[in-house]
Amino acid sequence: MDYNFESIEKKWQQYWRDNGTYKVEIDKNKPKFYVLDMFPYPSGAGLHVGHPLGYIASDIYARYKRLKGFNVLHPMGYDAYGLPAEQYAIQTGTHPAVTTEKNINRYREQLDKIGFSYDWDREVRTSDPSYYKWTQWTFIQLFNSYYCNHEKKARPVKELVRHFSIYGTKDLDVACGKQISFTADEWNDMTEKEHQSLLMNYRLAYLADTMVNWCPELGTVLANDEVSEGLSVRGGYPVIRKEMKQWLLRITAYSDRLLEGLDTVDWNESIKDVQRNWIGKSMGASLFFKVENKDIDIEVFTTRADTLFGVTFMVLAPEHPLINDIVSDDQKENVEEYVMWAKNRSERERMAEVKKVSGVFTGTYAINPMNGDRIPIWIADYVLMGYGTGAIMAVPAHDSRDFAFARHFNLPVIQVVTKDVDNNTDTSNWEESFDAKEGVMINSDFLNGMTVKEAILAMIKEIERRGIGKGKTNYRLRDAIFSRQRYWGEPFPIYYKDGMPYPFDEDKLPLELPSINAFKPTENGEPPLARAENWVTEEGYPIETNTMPGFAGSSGYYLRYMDPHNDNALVGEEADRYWQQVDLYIGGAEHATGHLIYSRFWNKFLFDIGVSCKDEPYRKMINQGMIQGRSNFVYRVNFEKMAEYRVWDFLKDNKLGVTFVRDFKAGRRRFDFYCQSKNIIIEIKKVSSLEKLEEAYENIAKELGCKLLLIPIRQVVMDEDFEVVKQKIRNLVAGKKVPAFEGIDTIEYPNLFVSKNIPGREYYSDPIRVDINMVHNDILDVEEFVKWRDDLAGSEFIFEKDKDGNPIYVCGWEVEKMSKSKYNVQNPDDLVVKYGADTLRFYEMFLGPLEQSKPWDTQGIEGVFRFIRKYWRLYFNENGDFCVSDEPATKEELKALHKLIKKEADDIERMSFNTVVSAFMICVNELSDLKCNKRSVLEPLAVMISPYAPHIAEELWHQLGHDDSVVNQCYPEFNEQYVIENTFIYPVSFNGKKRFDIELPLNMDVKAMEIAVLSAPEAEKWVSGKSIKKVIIIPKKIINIVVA
RNA sequence: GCGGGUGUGGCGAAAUUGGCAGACGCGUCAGACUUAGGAUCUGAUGCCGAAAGGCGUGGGGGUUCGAGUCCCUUCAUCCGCACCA
Repeated sequence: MDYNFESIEKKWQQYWRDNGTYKVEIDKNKPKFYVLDMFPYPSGAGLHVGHPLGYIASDIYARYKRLKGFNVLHPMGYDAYGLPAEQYAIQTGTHPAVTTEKNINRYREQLDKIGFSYDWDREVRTSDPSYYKWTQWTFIQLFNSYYCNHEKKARPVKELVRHFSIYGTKDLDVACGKQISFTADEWNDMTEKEHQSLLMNYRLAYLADTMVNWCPELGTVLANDEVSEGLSVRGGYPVIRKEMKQWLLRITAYSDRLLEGLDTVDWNESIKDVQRNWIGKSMGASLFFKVENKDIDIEVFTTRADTLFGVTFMVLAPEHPLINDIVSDDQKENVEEYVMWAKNRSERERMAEVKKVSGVFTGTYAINPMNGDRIPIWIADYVLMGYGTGAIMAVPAHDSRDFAFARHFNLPVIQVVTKDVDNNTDTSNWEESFDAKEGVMINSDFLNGMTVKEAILAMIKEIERRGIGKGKTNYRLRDAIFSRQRYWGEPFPIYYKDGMPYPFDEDKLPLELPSINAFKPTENGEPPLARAENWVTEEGYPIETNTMPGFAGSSGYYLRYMDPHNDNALVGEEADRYWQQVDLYIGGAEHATGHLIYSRFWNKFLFDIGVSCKDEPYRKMINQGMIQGRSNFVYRVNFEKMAEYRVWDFLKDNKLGVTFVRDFKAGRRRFDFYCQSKNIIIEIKKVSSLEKLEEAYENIAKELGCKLLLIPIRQVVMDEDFEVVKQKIRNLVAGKKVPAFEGIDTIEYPNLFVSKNIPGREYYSDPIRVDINMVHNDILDVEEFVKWRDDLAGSEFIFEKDKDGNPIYVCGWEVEKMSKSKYNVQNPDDLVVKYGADTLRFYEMFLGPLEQSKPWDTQGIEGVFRFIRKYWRLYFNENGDFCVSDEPATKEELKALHKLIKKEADDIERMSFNTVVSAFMICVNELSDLKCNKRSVLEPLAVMISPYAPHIAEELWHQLGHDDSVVNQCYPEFNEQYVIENTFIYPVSFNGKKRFDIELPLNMDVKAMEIAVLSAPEAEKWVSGKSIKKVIIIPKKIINIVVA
């Protein structure tokens, strides 16, 4: 019987479905284990080979744990709300629900073909009312909670109201937007509306006017992690800053807990670092500077309180609220102009021009509270309103940005920290500031002689003593903007009465997303939900028209899997206490600052209110690497570069030395260049510094016997006719005809494509992407390519020749992200059709370590396929009949088996999935060589292979005569005695260099071993004429003899 | 600039505690079987060398009987963050 994967896989997938093989229930007799994949957004493109990588790993782990006797929860669902379906709806009018449903079905079909062991009865979809009921419910709980800094947990707003009515803001230590103080009487005199407005300052979900990232193209705001370099992550549209009323989550209240929690989870350190960075805790001091002749104090935050005596000016952000109050009359105009200019710059410009110094003097001075010095107050956009207080004390001697600013505007620089004691404190010739937090204080009164660390503490103490400020911790983390001006998301369970928001009663949930007839914003810029008819409560109050962002539904989904059909709670207590938290979470590292931080916050809140019994949602996490695609390119001749090439021809014919320097990136200290002269081409790559470049240059010039100058590209310098040629080249570049190069810009070139290895490729560019299916082993199917791009009909191709002299067109290639637009997507379905799911599963694991990014390359899959068939053949005789013998296994057979038992278990536990595949191959090779067909070996082997290749394992398991599923078996026990040897083959080294092997009994004592080794005939050659200094014998490892 | 990772054959990679570097697989070469081969099987395959032998884990240095692994230094490269005070 041949290995017919197609029928086998179909048969068992059906069997598992029919028998509910992967259904899981609470079973208190078994230890639980929760393995979770990050659920996918079901995009229209379907799965590509990168998606299943993590899913396969988690499936193997889940199946392995099941064999080891755990009750494994392994669910899957869909992050079904999202922008693409809505964009598609705007374009085509198709309801996002329809698109999403279709995509989900496609995903499900693809997932099923790979043979995952998900319990589909537990599937969740974030867009399903029975699911988002609980997203809305959680939002209401957040709305009704505040954060108590003292207890370090969320508490009901009701308690806060009680506190206000008895004590006002006295003894209040809570997370809030602004520091406000009022008495109990004042509170009690306020109206309901004033109460509601004030409480917004404390709620964990609150409404506020905020600067947001507004993306006009998408018509919505975006969270910080949805914006990269001033462009939207999805779509790449420009993003501007804009003030809008938005819902926010007070995630900053949890900064410290989010930070501390990282120490308790088993995650990759780099992800933890990214999160620590994102939270950005920094400890320092906040202090007030008095403004001269005005009754105004400006608060600044600094981590370098030690440098207070080095302050020479002060800088405010252009958005700072006090600017109008402090600016002097004669500077008013300049300041206004600068502030306008700064405001109108896009985020992108601002980021791109980080190095450019700009600013304006306010005409006003502040007083340094420590020494009474009068310091000018400036405004500059290098100070950000969003961090700290929006104002800084500038210490140019010890901060590079302040230094650049001081030099640009000619402000004084005072050194207060020195590395060595007798440092000259004249800073006038400094080229850069001394930023390091180390050294000894000088010019600093009572701090002199202290180290920086001591001085920081001493200064904070002094600041607090004088009452001009206090020690303070600052965070980079901002509250999460929670409103989106979109249709396809969870509606807020909020209505407005008297202009103030109120939550729905919980028994009114879910508040279902209404159907609307068009999906874009309304004419007056309101979100699409404003189009919904009757979008009001029963009492007629208008309902919120924003919807929640993508991370709302994905923040608590892992809890819902525990108890997905519970109508009375997000998760029932019994289910929560049993499943606790995710034991292994597998997904991409790109969610480090998004989903993974929101989800942790969300869970901590649910923990505070008693819904979740664990403070951290994901105990252990593995981030699978990205599978990259191999993109193929054809190169087209670039006419501009061709012209340059002609220039070069001309110069060469005239025996002139020419130099082009390319890719001159001084900032990155890397220079690639080449030099062509006198028919010689010299290439020097990766020169590490400008000095070395110049040095290399001199050598070339000497060798060539001509004068060379180092000039960036497109400028050409030579030792004769310098001006003339330079002008000609200039004209050429400007598009004018030049007599010496006549013809080149008049010749009509067809589309000319050049095979990869044909010389002179540097003059070709303009690469065109090629669909991966038209390329086999880098060789392009030209006919198909031209058919595919019919606009390129009539193109000419310059071919290479293969070893038989046949013309072939070789493509260039690059490794990049797999994406539809790059034509490099590999679809798992095709591979399943060709090789079967088991081979695909094995191969994805065999590619390399799970956490590493790697280019997808289908070449190696054949080897895995070969191995699977070899494994299959162990169970069959030469006639293809199933043939397993009940005779006892031999020593060698048991040894091969038990080596694998140990190796597989050890390696899966440490997430080394790729090495397990090798171990399988070794074992199958050995058993195959031994012609082993013993039941006592092949039966456990089928169990062991089932996590990786469940279909073939199930088939063979049943052929072995079993009625139950291989999934429910026990992982075989490792028995050490089968792998124990009584001898060991020692490598024998002389001075650390291996010379020969010697087999010795393991129970031999060291003395006897030494004698045996030295008297071995091979040893003779290495010891003769030398004296033996030392003999090192490490039992079961190595023998090393030191001779001299 | 700061933080983190990576660097080993033609390629993907392995070496878990300092102990035979390159397991396993791809590719390549040679051979067998075959009308045929994009099937199967066997053998070879780090580099130099006819061999003996020498050299080899980005470079340089160190510790050690012994270093891919530990320490110092340097280069390259990828990722994340960034006028964060």
